[in-house]
Amino acid sequence: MKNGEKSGNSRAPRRVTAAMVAEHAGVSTATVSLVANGKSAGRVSAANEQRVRESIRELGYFVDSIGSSLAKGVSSLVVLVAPDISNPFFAKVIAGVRSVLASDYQLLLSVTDAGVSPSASETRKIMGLRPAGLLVHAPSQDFLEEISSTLPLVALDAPGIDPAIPAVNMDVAQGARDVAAHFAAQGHTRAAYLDASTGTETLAVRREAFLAAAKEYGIEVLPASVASSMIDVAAASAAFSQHWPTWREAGVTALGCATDNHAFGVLHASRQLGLSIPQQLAVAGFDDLPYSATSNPSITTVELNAQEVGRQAALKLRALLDGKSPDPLQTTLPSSLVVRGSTLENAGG
Amino acid sequence: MKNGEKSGNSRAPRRVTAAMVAEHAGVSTATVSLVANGKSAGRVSAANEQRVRESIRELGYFVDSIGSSLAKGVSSLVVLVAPDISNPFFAKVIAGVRSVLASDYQLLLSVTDAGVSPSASETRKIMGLRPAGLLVHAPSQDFLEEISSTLPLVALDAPGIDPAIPAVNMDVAQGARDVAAHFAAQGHTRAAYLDASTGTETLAVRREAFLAAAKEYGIEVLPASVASSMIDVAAASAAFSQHWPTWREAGVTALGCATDNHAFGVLHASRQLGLSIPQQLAVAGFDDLPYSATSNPSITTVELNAQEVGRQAALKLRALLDGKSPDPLQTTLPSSLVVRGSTLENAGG
DNA sequence: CTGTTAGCGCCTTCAA
DNA sequence: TTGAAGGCGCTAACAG
Repeated sequence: MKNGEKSGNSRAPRRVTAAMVAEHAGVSTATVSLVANGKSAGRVSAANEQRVRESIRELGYFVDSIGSSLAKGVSSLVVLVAPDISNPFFAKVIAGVRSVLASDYQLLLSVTDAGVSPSASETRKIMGLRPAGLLVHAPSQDFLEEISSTLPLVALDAPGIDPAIPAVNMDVAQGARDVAAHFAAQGHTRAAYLDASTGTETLAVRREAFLAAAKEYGIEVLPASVASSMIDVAAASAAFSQHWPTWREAGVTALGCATDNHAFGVLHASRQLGLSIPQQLAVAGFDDLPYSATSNPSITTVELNAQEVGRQAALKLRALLDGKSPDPLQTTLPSSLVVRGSTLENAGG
Repeated sequence: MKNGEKSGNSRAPRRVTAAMVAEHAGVSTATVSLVANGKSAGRVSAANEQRVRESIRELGYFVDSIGSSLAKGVSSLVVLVAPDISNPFFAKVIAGVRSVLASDYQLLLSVTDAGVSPSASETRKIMGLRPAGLLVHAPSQDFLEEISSTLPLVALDAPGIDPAIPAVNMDVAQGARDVAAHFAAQGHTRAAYLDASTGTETLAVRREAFLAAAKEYGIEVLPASVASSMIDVAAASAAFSQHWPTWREAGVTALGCATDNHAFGVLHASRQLGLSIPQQLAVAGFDDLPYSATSNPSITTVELNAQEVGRQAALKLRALLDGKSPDPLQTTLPSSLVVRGSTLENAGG
């Protein structure tokens, strides 16, 4: 009568608890706990284990992660903080993470507004879940300061991050340099850059590396030739339409874009402006979206191995969760330029 | 000494508990709870409330959702089960959901493998979190049976679902009919259909509606003219390449695609096959991805208002969480055909 | 108005 | 090998 009959909050159809299973199997809750968590080896008799398993099945019991988390002080949740799921790129990152975390941890995504790290209140809510670990895409410095050292955390796509924080980056700088080199090789001498207006660090790196490399290769990029828009095809299209007349007058013949989404916007605008790509303007992007190979012209872009980013990050997190230190603490994955029609005058597309 | 000094699991830097705040403010934990949850109106003296607030700030306390959930029997979590985040379409759905759930609930995404509802074990894990409610995209019947009636749930994009389950659908059938009508109006008499191989119901509806409407409009679609591939540009491209020779011989001049991703695959393949679209083959898709307007040719497609789907679903869930019954229980949002270059012989793109 | 108390469901010593 | 018991942090009843 102590706890078997009480109806509690009454509403729900009485959830199955370990106590019920214990009673049903004629053992104690401790035994149920052991069996349910696969820790029964050598600690529970075969007979009892068998009984418990049957009861679990019959009653449809499953461990309540709330109670479990409270008792253990930590959940088996891994939260992936995702500031930009609209980017198809991101789906691959997730696939990579899933392939590693598999069944041991429960992966959940916390989505924030486009390109923004979680607010302080969102962060608190996440922490309130007592996740076992965090995977954070393009974290802001503020965000990291707010939680770092509190729990296992791996940053993804966070160039320039504190070297003490485990991270997996992509060598976007090299990719940007490759773009500049490619433009130079094609004989371009005046270029522009369409940046993303969200403040993510990786985007700043792309821009700066491009500008520096362009300079090196003797390509002129006037300050007025750097524009920006949100990561959104329509926004990029509008931004380009607005700037093109000026750029054209300045003799710009090549355009670097912060993302393929931007490049799509440029393609879109160019059609309306009657501007032919790549003949009048060579365009290159970043990310190699699945759509980038099939547009017309297809888009020259920097390919980033998104799935591998997710995989490596998850591996590092696992190490952390196992109490080890990831080795190496930070990894930078290579990027590679994929040359396609949008920068090749003599190609079909 | 009772609970203040114990080091517990030792590892973490001792989380701030309500008990600490209570002690610091010289009140009981109950008072802290009331204040922290904004339920202090008329139940806590102004002086105490003030004291508690200060202590909360000083100590950096925040409500532990684990403890809270355990005590209340339910969390403030809303889990969105997402079988296909790789589809850019989905980002908009999320935006819609977020706009409604805002700060009252915590939205978390549970990602499954492409196009598949969560497995039984994944489902149990989700249930173990004791979410306040569930939003499920394209749920399978199995999945619904496993959890329905256990907790508030709204299905998204689930045509043909049990009419007793709250749901928000899109009128994809009308969209498919519009495609067929459009083909007929363009004078096509033989068509093919490139289906998606994932078993989602919405895709079956698209296919069947298209086939039925085609028949009605006097367009012949031979059984051999229905192929399928995964929702993936590359896979669709391969599938089309394989089938095109046969279809061509059969006199097929129009192709309906289950998704825009498929259509992209077809565009890709057509370029390699030297097949010109729309002159030799008219192609239409579904979803109106942001990229679909900027491909070449741009893609004729059925536009679905993704954001609104998310918004409406979240509204229904809110009603459920407030103990009301959503009205109406199920909503079907209209879809509309967007005619673009891929089906217009005389257009530029 | 405020504090005390009794669990929520589970896991983990500690004895037996 | 097993059971009893305490406590994780919080909230809702119930006394004061």
